Amino acid sequence: MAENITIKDIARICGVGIGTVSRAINNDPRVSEKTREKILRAVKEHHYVPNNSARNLKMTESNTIGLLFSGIDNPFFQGMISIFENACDKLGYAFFLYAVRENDRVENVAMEVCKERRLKGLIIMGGQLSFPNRRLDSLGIPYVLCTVTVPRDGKELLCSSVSIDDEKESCRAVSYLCEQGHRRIAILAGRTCESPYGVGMLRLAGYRRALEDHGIKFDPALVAYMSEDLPEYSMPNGYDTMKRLLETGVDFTAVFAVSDTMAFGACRALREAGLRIPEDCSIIGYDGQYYTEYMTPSLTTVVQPVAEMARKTAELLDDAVKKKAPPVCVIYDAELRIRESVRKI
Amino acid sequence: MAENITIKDIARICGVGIGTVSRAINNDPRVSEKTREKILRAVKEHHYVPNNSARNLKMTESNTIGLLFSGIDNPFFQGMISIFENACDKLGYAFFLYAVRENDRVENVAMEVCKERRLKGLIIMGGQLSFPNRRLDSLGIPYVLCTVTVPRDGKELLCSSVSIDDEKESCRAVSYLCEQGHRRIAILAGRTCESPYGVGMLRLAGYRRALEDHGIKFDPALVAYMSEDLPEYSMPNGYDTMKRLLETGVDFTAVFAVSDTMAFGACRALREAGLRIPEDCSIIGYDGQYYTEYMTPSLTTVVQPVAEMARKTAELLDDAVKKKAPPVCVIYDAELRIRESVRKI
DNA sequence: CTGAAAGCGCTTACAG
DNA sequence: CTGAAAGCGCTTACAG
Repeated sequence: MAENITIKDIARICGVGIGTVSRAINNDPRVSEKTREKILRAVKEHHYVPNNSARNLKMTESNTIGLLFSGIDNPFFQGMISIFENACDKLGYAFFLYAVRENDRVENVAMEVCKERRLKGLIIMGGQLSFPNRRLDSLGIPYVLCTVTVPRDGKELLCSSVSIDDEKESCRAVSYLCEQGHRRIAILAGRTCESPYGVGMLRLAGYRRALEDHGIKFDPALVAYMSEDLPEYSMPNGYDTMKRLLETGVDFTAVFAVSDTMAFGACRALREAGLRIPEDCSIIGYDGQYYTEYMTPSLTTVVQPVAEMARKTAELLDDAVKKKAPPVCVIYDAELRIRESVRKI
Repeated sequence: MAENITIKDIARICGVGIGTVSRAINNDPRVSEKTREKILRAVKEHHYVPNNSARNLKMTESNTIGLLFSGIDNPFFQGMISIFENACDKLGYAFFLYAVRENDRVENVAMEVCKERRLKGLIIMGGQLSFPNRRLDSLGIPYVLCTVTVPRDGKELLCSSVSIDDEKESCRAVSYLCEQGHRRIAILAGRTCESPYGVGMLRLAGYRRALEDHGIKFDPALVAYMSEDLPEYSMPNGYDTMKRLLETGVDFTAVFAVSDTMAFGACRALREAGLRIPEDCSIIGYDGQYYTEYMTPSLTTVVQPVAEMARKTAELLDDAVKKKAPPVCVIYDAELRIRESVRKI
């Protein structure tokens, strides 16, 4: 193996100064064609790879945008990443992806990455964040949250975000169930310990509002909270939660699951109990994940416009970086995609 | 926002030298308790975050292991990442995760990351690699492939790898189908253009071997290759491929899909054609992804021992780093998990 | 167009 | 236990 070869070696080999090598590599126009060629040939021949640490250390600006995302195994984020990447590309930024590990806090990682790569802006997806968040604000660069809504503190907007209105969309989904004639509607809800701003609680609130709107009395016996022992919003948790509800013996004709993964697990539990979907029990999911279309029956679900959300996020960040635009909170409409898992009764 | 505060600032604030600050931060025992405390307090108070670029540049050793993985949206990799992380932790390494983007080549990213973080070793998952691979070898640090088998070049082993024997396991799965009385077995195979060492081809080879073993004549009409226009090994592709096969009108009583995702999509196509699973058509998947258990019927599939594979990968790399152990090629047995999607005829 | 030099923010021998 | 100094590999004014 070749020893670590540096810019100095290339300079020596070519008989030029290191500054010239640096310029040639970085496509600086102030290098003669001949010199550039000679240098690039040497670079290739000796497999020279620039040291990014040295580069980042010296560079004052990097024009890169970072995407910090928590939950590498959350299928909901799938596909969004490449959209961010393309969007940043089009806006002329380099793109740096960073997966926040379970034991790390978003804020800490943000600070580190920020210094290390001299980021221009940050996109944050997922993760537990509290607001107002001084640590994030002290970053000194614009950031926008995607998929997370920031609670408003009085009237002042704390930072940019793009999301959907979880309460409203849940309400719409459950209203649809009501309109199909369902009166006994169960919900597979978030953990009881979840923050009131967490999506689980917001979706539960939407459920309650829909019932109220349709003159149906809220029945606590129809609320099944996710298990604390299983991963949140996971299939096993959906299965377990549905099973527990079934065991209580309450009767219901429809189920609203707060995520597609939960719905998926719940379907299994329903069938194991001998119930057909949608003949004996209707079910509705949330998120609009790609696989819901291929389920049998295909799942009626609240589809989040993830592509648009990702694009908008990049755009907002760009505005903040280039024009120092003030924070905005963009809320998209979701779409209730009606498929086969709900029947009229 | 506080301006970029450096180790120098902390040193000035505390009235000590920068070397002392560096030692205090890095838990060097050669710092008095009093000084350390003073420094750490200042660090906290001023939100000092070390610049990793500078750190990496100066450090001669880092004791970190990198995981390069391609296909961030491949659900098969889900869950493996945290196992790698824990394994590295236990072995005393820091862990650096790097998602290779679609347009990047694994080798290039490897070289960059290697220099940047002074890696001790590298784990590579997924991605298109060719062998022998000079670029990877010129890295100068040990690396091990996980989930990818390296073709042997004569008798010399080119690098360490841990994987399963795709041909053998496919053969086993299809043999099981034969033993259940199936004679007309279709396969949803990889793309025709795939490399002969790609998993798609290996699994097809296993299928053919099983048929032969059971005295069943290979019928090309029963082979449906994945579409080139849809993402490889995806649900839509499984759906489309199954649908195309159905349209040809060939008859079959069972389907072997080369991945669980393909099987998932195929199930949908089968049902749309009015076929019940497994009454009218049996189906078997490959990989053992988490959701197969919650499908209805639950999917019989070839389960890869991903947790063990990840652990072993870390162990092999550790051996290579610490003891300069020569490359080994570990091949695990997969398990044919028999569930509900296959019936005896 | 090119080179010599300063310096990015750290770590690490080397003295004391 | 602590400080002053060298230097990691680059980029970037500054001269020429």
